[in-house]
Amino acid sequence: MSKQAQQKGGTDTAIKPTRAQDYAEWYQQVVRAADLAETSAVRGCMVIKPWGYALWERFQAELDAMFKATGHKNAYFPLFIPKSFLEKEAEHVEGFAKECAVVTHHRLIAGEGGGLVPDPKAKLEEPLIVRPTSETIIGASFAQWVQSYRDLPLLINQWANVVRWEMRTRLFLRTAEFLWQEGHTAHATKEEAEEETRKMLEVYATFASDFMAMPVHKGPKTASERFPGAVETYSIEAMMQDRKALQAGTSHFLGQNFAKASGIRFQTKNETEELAWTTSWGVSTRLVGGLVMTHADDDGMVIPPRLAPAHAVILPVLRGDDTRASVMEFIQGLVAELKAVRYHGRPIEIEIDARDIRGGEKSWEWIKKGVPLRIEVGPRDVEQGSVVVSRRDRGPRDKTPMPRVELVANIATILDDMQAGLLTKAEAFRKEHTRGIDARGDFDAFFTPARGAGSDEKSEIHGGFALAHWSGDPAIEAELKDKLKVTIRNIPEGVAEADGPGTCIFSGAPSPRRVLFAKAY
RNA sequence: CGGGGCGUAGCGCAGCCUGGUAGCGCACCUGGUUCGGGACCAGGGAGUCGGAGGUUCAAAUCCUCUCGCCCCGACCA
Repeated sequence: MSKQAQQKGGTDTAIKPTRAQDYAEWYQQVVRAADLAETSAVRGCMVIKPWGYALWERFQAELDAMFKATGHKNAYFPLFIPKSFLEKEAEHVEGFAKECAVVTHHRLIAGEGGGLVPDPKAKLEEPLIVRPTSETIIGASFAQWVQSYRDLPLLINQWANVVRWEMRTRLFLRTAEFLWQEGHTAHATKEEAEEETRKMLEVYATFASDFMAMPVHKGPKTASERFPGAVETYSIEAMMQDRKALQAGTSHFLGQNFAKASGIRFQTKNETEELAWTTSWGVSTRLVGGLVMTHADDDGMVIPPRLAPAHAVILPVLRGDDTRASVMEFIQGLVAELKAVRYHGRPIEIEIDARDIRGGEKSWEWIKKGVPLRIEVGPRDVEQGSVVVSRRDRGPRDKTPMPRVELVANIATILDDMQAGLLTKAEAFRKEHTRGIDARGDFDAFFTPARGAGSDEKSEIHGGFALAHWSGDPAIEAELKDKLKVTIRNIPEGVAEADGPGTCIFSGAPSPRRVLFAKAY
């Protein structure tokens, strides 16, 4: 669209292409326009920029508080895992072996061409694996820490980076290196470990809905989608705006598999020796990608207030030196008043953008970054004791003048209204694109893009979540994955439409309940 | 690893077929006019054209090799 159209109509979008035109490209552009992250010189790895990292720090702060509140302590374990450790759990090896970065040398020497080459004399006796996940290295510590039933439960969390050598990467959604937290716990009984697994799944679901304003379906995965080495894997699954599913977090009940592999044994009250029961659970920087794909629009990022690094940005309208001082003074006072307000226990965070660039440009920058509120303050406002407030959940031209005292009094309410509105909108979207499906033909049609005149592969957004009966046969899963690229995301709990027995739409066999089908990231 | 495509200024690209030694838009810098809104005018800085070798009087352009990246597939938080 031309610049004229931008100026006159205001119908142009800040992000091109739009979601409808090319969803995948739209996503990349939003991440970039919002200044969240960029690709790096290292294949598959991203640079998280200050605004994106500040957002991740908000995720960390809230999650960390929830982990602490449920009794967990933070610790840190090595980046490197001896190869032999990874080999201890058979399924685990198989699951991760093909995507591991391996360290084989500890020194470089000058090569023939003038560059550096690994020194053959400095070859490691045992290669080290850059952790793709830490069950085995943490298990080694747990084995030493646990002697008696009195040492249990052991409730540990680690904030770390991990590396999985992915073939294809996308900023935040799948990068070769990513940041995450991994909880690892050991318990004296199976029941207690299962309870822990469920508890943390619940923590994730609560975080997703209360902070990210992202509704999720929680429940166990099918056997074929389990974490390598786990007895049971639970996930939370969210619907993105292209109607595909994003696995946003997982919680695993590991049984005694890893305890056996790592030798985590304890003496019981009855003086017998037993293997501990362990769990692990994690969420990653992928959540940031999920946030983008849940709330961002064609003008850029939209950050839910409870996760916003800044709740509002103040945009001074500065025209000439005569008013500058009074405007800035007014702003200082306003900021002090706003910072004294608490929003969900946290002081209101304000950015002041007094850069000497055009106001419109500045305003658009913050729209693209997704800051919840934009507050304009100019000479007129100083005279009248007012401000002009724009909400990110409304149009870019939306402006509401209000008395300064009213903003200070109501800002927390406004933010809560936005937070609630984002969740409501996301829930409505998910509901709109979720179907109970009772026939194979309908199922295939639901997940097959409409072909015909004007059909464009790139913009093809179709399907959604299907709740359908399934016999439990893994062969059906494999076929659907192969033919339609559809997988069972999980067996959703707390979804009324999914409860109750029926007939498998693929085989006609009896089915205890419906499961959640979708295409996924 | 298979199938496509691409590496030219910070970003996005043209030039390559028909060799003659580099151009456009945005961004950036300066001055001015504007500005409660993604401005306009004028001027300016910035590239040994991914790397190596070859052909030639002359290579971004032709040839050979090489490195890297992107998209589609298998794999995946």
